[in-house]
Amino acid sequence: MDDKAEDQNNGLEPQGSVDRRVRADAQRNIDALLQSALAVFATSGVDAPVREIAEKAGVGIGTLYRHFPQRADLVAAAFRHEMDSCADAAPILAAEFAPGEALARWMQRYAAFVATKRGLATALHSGNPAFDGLPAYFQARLLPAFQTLLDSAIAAGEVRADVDANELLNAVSSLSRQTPGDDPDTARRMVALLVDGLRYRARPEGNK
Amino acid sequence: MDDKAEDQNNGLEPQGSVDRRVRADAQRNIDALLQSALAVFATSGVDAPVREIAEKAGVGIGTLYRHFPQRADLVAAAFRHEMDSCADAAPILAAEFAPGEALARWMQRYAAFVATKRGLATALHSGNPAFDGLPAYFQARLLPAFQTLLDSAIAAGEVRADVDANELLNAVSSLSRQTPGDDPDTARRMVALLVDGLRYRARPEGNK
DNA sequence: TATTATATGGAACAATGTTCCGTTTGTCAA
DNA sequence: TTGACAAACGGAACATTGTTCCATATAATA
Repeated sequence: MDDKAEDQNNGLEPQGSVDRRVRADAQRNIDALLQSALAVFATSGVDAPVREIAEKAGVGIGTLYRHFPQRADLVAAAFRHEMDSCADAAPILAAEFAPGEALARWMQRYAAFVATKRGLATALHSGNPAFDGLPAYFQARLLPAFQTLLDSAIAAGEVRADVDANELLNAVSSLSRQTPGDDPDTARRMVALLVDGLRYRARPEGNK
Repeated sequence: MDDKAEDQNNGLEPQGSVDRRVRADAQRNIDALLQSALAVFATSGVDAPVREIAEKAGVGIGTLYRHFPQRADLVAAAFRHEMDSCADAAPILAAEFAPGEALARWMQRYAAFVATKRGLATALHSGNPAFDGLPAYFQARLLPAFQTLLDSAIAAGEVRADVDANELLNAVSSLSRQTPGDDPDTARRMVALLVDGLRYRARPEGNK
C-alpha cells in the first residue's frame, strides 16, 4: 500500500526539458511528507498545522517548504494522490468482480473518498491558484475511470443505459458530503439506493 | 438605513432576569462594531482580521473581545443582523407591490443575501457552537417572512399553489451560491426563471 | 459630588504560516 | 576513490492573527 516514487511533476509544466533528476534523499522526503500529510489530514482535517506534518514525516519545516512552497500545495498534492488512488481502484475492481458489482463497489469507494474530503470543497472555491488544476485533474482521472466501469455494466446489461456519468458522480458526491452529527452510514445507504436505481428498469409492457 | 440600538441579546438566554441595562457607551461601541463588521465582511470576506474591524469601528481590540468573546460571535451577530434585514424587507415589499411582484423582488433580495454569504456555509458546518442558533434563527425569521409573501401571491392567484416554501428557499440558495469566476448575473437570471416557473400553470385541458 | 460596577485600550501571549541562511549531503567528473 | 559543488536540510526567526489580561477611564447612581 506504500507507493514509492510519487514524482513531483504537478501536471502544470510541460516537463519538456528535464532539468535534472531529483536527489534520492529529496524524493524520499517528498514521499514521507505526502504520506504524513495524508495521515494527518485524515485524522485532523485539512487545517492541521504544517509543523505536525513535518514532524510526523521526520523532516524539518524548511524541507517541507522546499518541496511544497505553500501549505496549499501540500493539500493539493495530497488530494491529487487520493484521486489517483480512487481512480486506480477502478481497473482492479473491474478485474475482480462482475461489471455491475464492480460499478457498485467503486461508487462506494468514491463516496468514501468524498466523505473524507470535507473542507476541500471550500478550499477549491477559495480562489487559491494552488488548486487551479484540480478540477481538470478530476475530469482526467476519475471521470474516465468511472465511465469505463459504467460502460461495461451497461454493455453487460446489468444497469440501464440512460444515465450520464458526470451527473452520477455529482449525485454521489452530494449524497456523501456529510454534516457533523450525521449518521456516517446514511451516505452509504443512499449510494446503495442509487445503485439499485441503476439496476432497475421498468417492465417493457405492464404498469405497476 | 442605519439601525440603532441593536440589542445584544443573542437569542440564547431567556432574558427573564434583566440583570442590568448595558451602559450607553457600551451600546454605542457594540453598534459601531457590528456596522464595521458588516462593512469589512462585505468587502474582505468573513476571514478578515478582527483588528481591522476594531480599528474601523474606532475601538480597541479589548473592547471588541469584551462584547464578542470570540471571532465567531461577531460573525454570527453580523449574519443574524443581515437575516433580520432581509426578513424585514418582506412586509415593506408587500406593502408596496402586488403580491406576485413582491414575492419576485424578495426572492431576488434573498438571492443577493445568499450570494454575499460565501464562506458562511462553511462556517455553519464548522461545528463551532457560536453558530448553533443560526439555523433555528433562519427558520424563525426568513421562512415565515417568505411564507407570508408566498401565501399572499397564491391567494391572489398569481402563482401556483403546489410548492413548498422551504424547498424554494433552498433552491434559490443553491442557485445563488456562486463560484469565483462566475457571471454574477447568472444567479439573478436563474432565480427569475424560477419565479416565472411559479407563475406558470398548465392549461386546464390541452397538452402542449 | 463621591462611589463603584462597568467598560476601555492595547500590550503581551499563543498558534501557525513562511522565510532565511549556515550546515550537511548526494552526485558526478577526474 | 576522492574532491568539488549544486542541491537539500533543519530550525531559528519573522509575520500575521486570534485571544487574554489588567491598569486606567468612565457612566450610572445615591
